[in-house]
Amino acid sequence: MTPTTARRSPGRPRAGVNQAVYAATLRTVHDVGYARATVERIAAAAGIAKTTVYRRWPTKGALIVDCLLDAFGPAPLGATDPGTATGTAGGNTESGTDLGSAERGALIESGIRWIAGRIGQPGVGDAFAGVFSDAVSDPALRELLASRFQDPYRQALQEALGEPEQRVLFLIDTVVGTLLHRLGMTGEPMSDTDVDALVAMVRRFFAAPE
Amino acid sequence: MTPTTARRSPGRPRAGVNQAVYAATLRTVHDVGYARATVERIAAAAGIAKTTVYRRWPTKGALIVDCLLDAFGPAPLGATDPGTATGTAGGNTESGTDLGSAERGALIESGIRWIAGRIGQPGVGDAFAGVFSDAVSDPALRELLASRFQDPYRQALQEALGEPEQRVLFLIDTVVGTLLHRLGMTGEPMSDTDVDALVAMVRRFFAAPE
DNA sequence: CGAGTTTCGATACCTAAGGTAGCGCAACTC
DNA sequence: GAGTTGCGCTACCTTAGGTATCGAAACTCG
Repeated sequence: MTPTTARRSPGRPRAGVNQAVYAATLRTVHDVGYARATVERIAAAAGIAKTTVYRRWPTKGALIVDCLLDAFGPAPLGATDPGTATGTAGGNTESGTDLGSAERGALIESGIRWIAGRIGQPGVGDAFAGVFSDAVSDPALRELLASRFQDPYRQALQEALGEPEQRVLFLIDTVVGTLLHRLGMTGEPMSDTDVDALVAMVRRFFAAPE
Repeated sequence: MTPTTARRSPGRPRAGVNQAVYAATLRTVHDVGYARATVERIAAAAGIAKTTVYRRWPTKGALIVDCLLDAFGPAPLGATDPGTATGTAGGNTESGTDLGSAERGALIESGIRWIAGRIGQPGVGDAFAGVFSDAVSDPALRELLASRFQDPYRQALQEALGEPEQRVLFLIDTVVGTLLHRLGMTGEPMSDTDVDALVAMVRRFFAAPE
């Protein structure tokens, strides 16, 4: 991230507090819930001023999206890096290697368990459900969430599975929707037993032997 | 609803505007989105004062929940009426008739198509996603939504399918979560093709021949 | 008809939260 | 040292949920 070759521009450099802000965001969301995790509280938890937050992120939603990107990191598929995806540049649906049923199933299973694990981390699930909720009635945030958060993973999945976009989107709806609905209705992440059931159901549908 | 036998209590009777308020709520949500569908706007659309709304519903969330109950109505299973459920009185898991695999599948399929159809109605899906979103960081609203909205349908499903509570809750997470995630991410209800896929996936898991 | 009761509409108000503007100061490059 | 950029701070605007109050309307009962 630190530009080694480019010369630094004049003026006071930005304090390296992004990671502190992300950590403060998750901590605050975990402590007081998404709605009460105001930008002012998050800034206070990070030890900076509220205006500094708004100098770096245009809206609260953008902050949460970046925080989630940082918390999730790249998908464990070895394909695309979510941080550097170009967005609408998709085109290479041909993934070279055709996977067998068992391999596809294993890939899907590891992906589900990966997402379930992240959502179960303190603050992450709440933040995820929170932005998603806000996005429902905020088209700009919805666009941001779809392009910056969902698309990279969707693209990586498409390439890894060799499935068309529509089908991968349905897969994401199924897995993420189920996990978020459970979290939203109960306030608790899904139990291991039910994650097992989700894995079984999705595997049977997306990686059936025939 | 109109008390025919009981004597009317003294004082000015309440104006029969509940249905008008529900209609105004869905219309307003559909027109301007959930977040901008303020109580003031809804009241104006219904032709009444904001204070009158708050005299009947303690919070905006309670209004939306009642509006959704009115829009969904009883489940098409012929079991429990969602309006008169007692809540934590459950106990009779024995449903008398044991359904075969095909019957269970048909029941699940009709249920999924029923929910998908309701969520597709203008305003209903947005209102549903909206309260759900608010409920994520509002425990009181979450409790209200779970007890008054989800529980009756859950109970009816338990009795109709003869399945344990945990499994029915997982079924609901799957179906409702998927539909809401699609609506939230795209702003549009799920296409018929994808609803077909959802039906196939859930049927295969919950009503497999063996 | 009149007394008591309850609801309605209207206005004003409180609070929380997202977001912006401007100021003085700090930190850096040239 | 001059210019430039970031920071903290304070003050402020707007929207929205929700409450308090008051006079007028609509009803029951005697």
